[in-house]
Amino acid sequence: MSKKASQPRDQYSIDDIDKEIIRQLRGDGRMSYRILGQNVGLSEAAVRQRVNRLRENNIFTISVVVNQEAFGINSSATIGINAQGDLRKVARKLADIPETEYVNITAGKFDIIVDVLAADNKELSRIIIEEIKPIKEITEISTNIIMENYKIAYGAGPS
Amino acid sequence: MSKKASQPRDQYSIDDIDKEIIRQLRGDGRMSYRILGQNVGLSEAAVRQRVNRLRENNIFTISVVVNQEAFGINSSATIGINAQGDLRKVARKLADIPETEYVNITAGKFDIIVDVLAADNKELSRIIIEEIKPIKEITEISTNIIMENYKIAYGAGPS
DNA sequence: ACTGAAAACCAAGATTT
DNA sequence: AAATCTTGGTTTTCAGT
Repeated sequence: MSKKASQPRDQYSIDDIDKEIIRQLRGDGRMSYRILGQNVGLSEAAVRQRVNRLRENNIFTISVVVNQEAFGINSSATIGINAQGDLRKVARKLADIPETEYVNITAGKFDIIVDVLAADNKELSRIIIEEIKPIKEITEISTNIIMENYKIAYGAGPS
Repeated sequence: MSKKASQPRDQYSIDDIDKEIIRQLRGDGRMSYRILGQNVGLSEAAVRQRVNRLRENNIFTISVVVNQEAFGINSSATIGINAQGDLRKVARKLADIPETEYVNITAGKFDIIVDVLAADNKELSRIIIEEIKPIKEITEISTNIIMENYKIAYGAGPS
């Protein structure tokens, strides 16, 4: 028993077949392993093994992606924020607001950028006025209402 | 036999069970109908029907969500853009760049906001300099490098 | 709820690097 | 030798009645 090098946990190598699997599963995350196998040119068992490996190693998850309009979300915004004090604390507060979708600490014109999803303009307005503005560390808010979406890729990577 | 309103195509009503289904499927989009039924308190057949209905009516899709870091994405940015001329044309050009993730036409300080995912700063820089800046309608670019992500909900709605 | 059909799972064995 | 793929048989899930 040779001493095994601990398997490369932090840099998992993804080959072309894995990429093709991801591409397939993007269209239908519940596609059967048999069909998936056909589509990528492997046996059913082989793709299952790969998918399991990829999921276990956290390369991807299979999840629901909600169609916001159908869900009654008709008013969204990307909001740039500047703040003083502990940015992480502010980011956490923003993340705790249920209607925030995407919260990042950034370097650039803004300290934090937040995406907010709301049912309508009234609700969006409420969230900004009642939830965001009162966070006292915030010094500046720049709201950009989303008018038309041209692309959304959900982390599927360059396609 | 009351005259059934033809099914509300544009305002599909989603009840609490549907929401619970979405919550469950968020964690594991391939969860079996049996387990899903148990978890939401419905028979296997009933949840299957619901899931099918929801998918057919485009309330949600089940898809792969890639863990960007594991995928070698270590440099991302949210970029605010101002432009003259046809914004839609510009948005389309931006959407055509493989590394853009999220492209919206907005009203506010910026005309268009784009999220870009790149392997590293060098690639990010290349995309901005070689792909985005050359779009001639663009008059201003404000790049915000994403330093830390605090929340990402993938359209799963208020949670 | 029942049932035939499909899909998922498992354990070795074969193959490739 | 290790990792990945295939095959064949079994169990579970699916979808329609």
